[in-house]
Amino acid sequence: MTKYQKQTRLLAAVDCIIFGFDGQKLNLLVIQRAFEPEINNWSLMGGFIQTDESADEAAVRVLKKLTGLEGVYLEQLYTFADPLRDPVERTISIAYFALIDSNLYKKQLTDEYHAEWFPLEEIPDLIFDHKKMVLMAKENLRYKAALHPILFELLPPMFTIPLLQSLFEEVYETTFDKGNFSRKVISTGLLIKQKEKDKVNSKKGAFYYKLDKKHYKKNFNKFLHFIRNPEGISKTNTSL
Amino acid sequence: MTKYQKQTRLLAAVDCIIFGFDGQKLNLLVIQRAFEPEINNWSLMGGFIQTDESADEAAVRVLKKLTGLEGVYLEQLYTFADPLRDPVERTISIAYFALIDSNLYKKQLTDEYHAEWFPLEEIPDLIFDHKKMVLMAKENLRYKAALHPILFELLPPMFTIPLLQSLFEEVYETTFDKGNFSRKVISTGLLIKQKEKDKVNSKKGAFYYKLDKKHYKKNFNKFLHFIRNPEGISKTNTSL
DNA sequence: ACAAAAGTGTTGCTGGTACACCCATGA
DNA sequence: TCATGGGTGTACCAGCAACACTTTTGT
Repeated sequence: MTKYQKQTRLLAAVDCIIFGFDGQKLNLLVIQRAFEPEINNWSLMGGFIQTDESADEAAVRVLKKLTGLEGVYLEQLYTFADPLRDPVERTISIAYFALIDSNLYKKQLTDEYHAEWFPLEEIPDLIFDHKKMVLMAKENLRYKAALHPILFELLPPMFTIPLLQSLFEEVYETTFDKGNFSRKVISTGLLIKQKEKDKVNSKKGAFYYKLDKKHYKKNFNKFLHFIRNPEGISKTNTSL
Repeated sequence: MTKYQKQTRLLAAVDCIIFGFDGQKLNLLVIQRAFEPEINNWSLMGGFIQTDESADEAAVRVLKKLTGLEGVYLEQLYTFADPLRDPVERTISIAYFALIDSNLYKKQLTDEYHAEWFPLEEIPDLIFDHKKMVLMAKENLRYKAALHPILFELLPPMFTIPLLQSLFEEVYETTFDKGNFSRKVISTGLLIKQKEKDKVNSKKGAFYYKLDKKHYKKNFNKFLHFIRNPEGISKTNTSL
């Protein structure tokens, strides 16, 4: 079979917007770009899609290369295809967003990328259109987390309800009533109570919970409307 | 500036999943492919991204080429990048989904593409991974329409509430109480009542309404949770 | 007059919010 | 024993589902 004639070939890359929660703040993992142009400037972790690899596979590879982690929550976000977005040559970028427990990455030692966590409000200038990608990812995180139990992906396997609450409060920049929050989250049936308590953050101690993996997938959509009227969220609304 | 070395260049295309409502059924617009491979087989309308064009621009161009329509609701859906998805040569496809009042397209005469509307339950075999794209678009339509007022894009500028209800019932494959439906849709503040009635479908006649364009954008997110517990909807949940 | 579809009234229930209160424990 | 954060009890209220009812008009 012959090739398609007279069409432009171009580069395709993936870029990963990696969110992490350290128990206090929501952070973004960025690296210092290792090659020209914009060498040493802050950038999302990314890479070109290889010949025999799908975009998903490329994103998994890139994420693992940076963090060493596998089995991470990773979702295709949006494809950026402005003809001028990369000054070197035309490159379209398929952006992915990832959620990890940022404590896991701290342990990575071999940091050939000069990676660094930045709190969401203090993100430095990023190359190309990466800032736009981060903004969209942030919106998408709020949007999706109001409807689906994805924020658990940012927590360690065992966590307390007050910790979960502080994560929600961080993401939605608001506060929730602790009593109602606790009841609501337990009523989802997604959590399994543990015997142990966390005594670090209070005298009484708060019980640890684990995610019920079975119910997790089943209730992924039943979680809908967990946050009722999130402010400032919006799904990209493109009427062209 | 030199180019990025030793990377694979590949083709990038857009494909449009075009939904239309004719007052009765929800339909999909497909064409007969005009070139090899798979010539004459059913396919989504698509096209390669040109040198100076973004993906959005390509989608708008492709949609206009087929339907003659501009200003249509069009949204990037997902990017399909499996290395083997096109047997001729590696091509990634950025899928867009579009919503139109299918009566508008009926009037198009110059049909050089042999386009045809198919009811959603009777879609023929499609080339490559186009069936997968349609499935995802269908899910996304249900998902998004439960949260945002996008189904109006499928209706003519003036429509009755019973017509809107039959559209929702078609999309969610269920029925709603007419009284509650009517109150709920009016309470969104998105509709402007007209003086005229549609007398075709009932003796009493049903008032026409128009969309309030100003409130539309403002309430795009306030519409959230319009359908409370839609069955069978799901946002792609990719934990890789 | 009757049938048929549009649209209104009404009631009971669900579930969410606010907030008072009790509980366990370290200092 | 007191301060602190974890967790429970409860009363009120909005909004929704169910369904009976009224309205309009062509035949």
